[in-house]
Order: sequence, then structure tokens, then C-alpha cells
Amino acid sequence: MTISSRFAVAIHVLSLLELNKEGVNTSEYIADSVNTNPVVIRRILGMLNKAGLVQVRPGVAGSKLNRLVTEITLLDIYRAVQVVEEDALFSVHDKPNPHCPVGRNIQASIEPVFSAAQTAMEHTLELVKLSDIVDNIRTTEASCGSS
Amino acid sequence: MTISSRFAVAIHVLSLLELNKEGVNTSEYIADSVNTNPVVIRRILGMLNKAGLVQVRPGVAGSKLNRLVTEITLLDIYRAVQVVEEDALFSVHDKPNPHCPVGRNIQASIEPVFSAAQTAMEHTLELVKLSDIVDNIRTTEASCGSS
DNA sequence: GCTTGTGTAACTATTATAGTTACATTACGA
DNA sequence: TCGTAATGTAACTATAATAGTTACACAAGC
Repeated sequence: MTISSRFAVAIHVLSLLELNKEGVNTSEYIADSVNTNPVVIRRILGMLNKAGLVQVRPGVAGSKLNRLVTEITLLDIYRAVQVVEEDALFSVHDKPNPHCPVGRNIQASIEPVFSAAQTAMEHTLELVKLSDIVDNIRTTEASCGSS
Repeated sequence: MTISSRFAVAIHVLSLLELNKEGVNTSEYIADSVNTNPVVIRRILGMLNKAGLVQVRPGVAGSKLNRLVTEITLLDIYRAVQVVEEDALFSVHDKPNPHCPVGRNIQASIEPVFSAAQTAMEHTLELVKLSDIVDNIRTTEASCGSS
């Protein structure tokens, strides 16, 4: 089981918006970079828009970042595209047998651990800013170009 | 998107094996506690068996833990039931456009972050032992019983 | 050898994702 | 103001994973 690629695509899209901020980034143009269908991009841009990370408007070509790249963390993006619900990375079987000591206590015993594991993962994402990704792409490109 | 409940069920099963170590834990008995089908339990027991966490044998009724409860971490269980492949909690869209600076660098830029986030989550699981879960169930039961 | 339980294949239903077509709606420029 | 171009979104498809279920082969032990 893997997490939706919406997250990776969203990071891709936002990086592109920053690196091509002079250009007009239509969903078709972005889709070409991601190598997918423009509608997929529009769906993700819609989610990023609702989260306040980008500016997009019906009828107006192109999207733009709505915050500084240094002010967007990967956790912001992760939450925006609803990759995982609150406390729902792990799923627990419901309706264990209440007549069994294990059955009636397992959920409460497991839940704090699952929650802590998910939080640890999300905290790692919170430490990375979109600017880190963008800078990495910029420097890789620069060193490739000079070789 | 949530992680397979196989993980939670596996923890349930192993806890039950410990708490009912005097009894004969057939797949049917366990299934009754989990409230599912015995075949689901056998599938999971098969995975735990391959990982060396339990003893089960064809034809012989019941399974037993193959290690001390203090010697089994939740990470061991998580790996045993193949909840998530190595470095594959997050998925990255393949085939981004190599003619685009973002497209040809995004995967390499994202991968270390995703890997770190997954590792942070798994590390949290590694810190919790099966005995912690079992003890929690035991004490909850005891305090419930006395009230 | 009969009974019981495990191992596993095969099938179903359910759910999520990703891709695609189609079309309504909006903005803007000629 | 009309036409073009882009976004928003519904609807449909294909694919994949999960969980549940039936069925049956195989192993062990009385």
C-alpha cells in the first residue's frame, strides 16, 4: 500500500510554478512537465487553491504561488492534497469481539502508537520547505549544465 | 489512503497468543476475537510464521509466539505483514518529462525526503514492543475489573 | 483411517487512484 | 458583444489492493 502520488505531483507542480514564475503556467503546460492529463493537474491545483497555496481562477490562464516558497512546507502540501486523513494513516479493524479481553482493549492500546508514528512522519515533512526542493533542483541543474 | 488493517490485526493476534498462551489458539478461535473470517487469520499467521514470529504447523491446532513478547517490536510485525514495501510508503509519479528541468530532477529531489519521513515513522514503531501492548491490555483489564 | 485444523487457490464486493472525454462557466481581447 | 481559451467538474473507464468467503488439498494425531 502506497500513498497517493498526488502528493509527489503537487510538489512537482508547485516547484514548477516557482521555477517558471515568469511564464504562464496553464494546466496543459504543467501536465506536459508532469507527463499526465491536464485534468489531473486541475484537480490538484483545485485542492492547492482551496488550501490557499496557489492562485488559480476560472477563465484566467495560469496559476501562481500564493505564498513565498520559504513559507510552504511539505506538510502544508501533504495536507492540502488530502493524502491521509487526520490520524488515519494506519487503519484498525473495527468491531473486534467485545467479549474478549483482547478484543475490547486492542483499539485503545494501539491507537496512541499509530498516532505517534504518523505524527513522527508528518513532523519530518514539516521540516522541509518547498524552497529546499526548488533549491535542490536549481543546483542540480546548474552543476549538470556546467559539466 | 490508509495502511492495511493487516497490521492492526497482526498485533491483535500476537497479543492474544501471549494473553492466552495456556490455551489452544486455532485460527477459528482467533477469528472470533478479531471478528473476521478464519482464513484472514491464517493468511496473517502465515506471514508471521515466515517472519519467524510465530509457530504454526499444518495439521496441528493452534499457534504460539516464537519469541519473547519483549523481543518483538511493532516494526517487526509491520515488516512481517508487508504493510509497506521498502521506501515505498510514498509513491512518486513515474515518467516526468525529461525535457523539463523540473521533470528530470523532481524524483531525485523528493526521494530523500520521502525516505526520511518513512524512516521516522518506522523508527517510532521500532521503539514499541509487543509487551508494551500486552501490558497495556492487562492493566486496563485489571482496573476495569476492580471498578 | 477418521477427524480436525492449517495452507492456499479462486472468486466476489468494495474502495481508491489515475486517466480520459465532455461540457458548462468564466475572463478577456478583438 | 462575440469568440477564443482556459478553468471547474461530472461522469465514465481501467487498474489495483483489500477483506471476506467458499472450497478443497494436505498434514497430524488419536
